[in-house]
Amino acid sequence: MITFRDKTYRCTSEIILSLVSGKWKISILNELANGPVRFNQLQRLLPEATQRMLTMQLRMLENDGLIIRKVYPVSPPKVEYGLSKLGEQFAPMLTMLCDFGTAYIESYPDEVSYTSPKHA
Amino acid sequence: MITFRDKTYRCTSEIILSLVSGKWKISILNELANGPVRFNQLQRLLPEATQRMLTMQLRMLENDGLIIRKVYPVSPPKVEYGLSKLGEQFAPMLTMLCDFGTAYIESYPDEVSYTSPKHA
DNA sequence: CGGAATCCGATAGGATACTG
DNA sequence: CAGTATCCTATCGGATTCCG
Repeated sequence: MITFRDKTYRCTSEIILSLVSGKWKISILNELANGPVRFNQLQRLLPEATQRMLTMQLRMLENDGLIIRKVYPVSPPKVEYGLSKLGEQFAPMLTMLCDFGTAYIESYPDEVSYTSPKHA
Repeated sequence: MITFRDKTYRCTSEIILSLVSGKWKISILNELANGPVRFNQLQRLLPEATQRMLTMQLRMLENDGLIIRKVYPVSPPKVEYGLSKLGEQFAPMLTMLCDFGTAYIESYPDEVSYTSPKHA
């Protein structure tokens, strides 16, 4: 058993799962992989996420050290989010998860359908 | 966007996360990796999980095709759970998640502590 | 522009008791 | 032995409003 930041886990893999579990975390990491993005940009990239949810997920990713929040002291306010070193190191794992996911749904071709994202 | 079994995802990795997200799923998969296990054995291996939770997590893993439930028509009842082919294919991914988890917490050595599991 | 505050419903998880 | 059935609590996510 491992205790990390006041939570206990039975396997270190559970820690990673907790880092990326959250409705928008994977999407955020995917977007930031292309380079730093402003909050407003992120909202347009993920139009189905509410401001509140986006903020919450970003805060968690930041607290877990996967992303970096950079505030520019200008008016109007400008905040940019980018991957940290640690966050960049997650890339191969995320790729592997995607590959397994793709292979998994191919085992059940009848139950899958692909949709283009809604644009508001 | 991908729709799979009435749920939508923005990345196939999210599907994998949903398969293994659940309080006891990783632990169950880890135990079954050593070979099939009876329900009662599993309870002793994971004494902190309630019967109800164990049953629920097993059902989900079974519905998702990762484990196989084998009922022996004997008295008293005997039910054995084992990894499916698909479940066995998850091994390298789980190993990678564990490795990343271990590497991750090593970035924060001051916030980690190791405990031996409670035995009821 | 980039949030924070409040409220509220849905789902995950837990405690306990009962059963074929 | 291997579960169900009830009930309850806590956390997650969504809708909306307000603010420096």
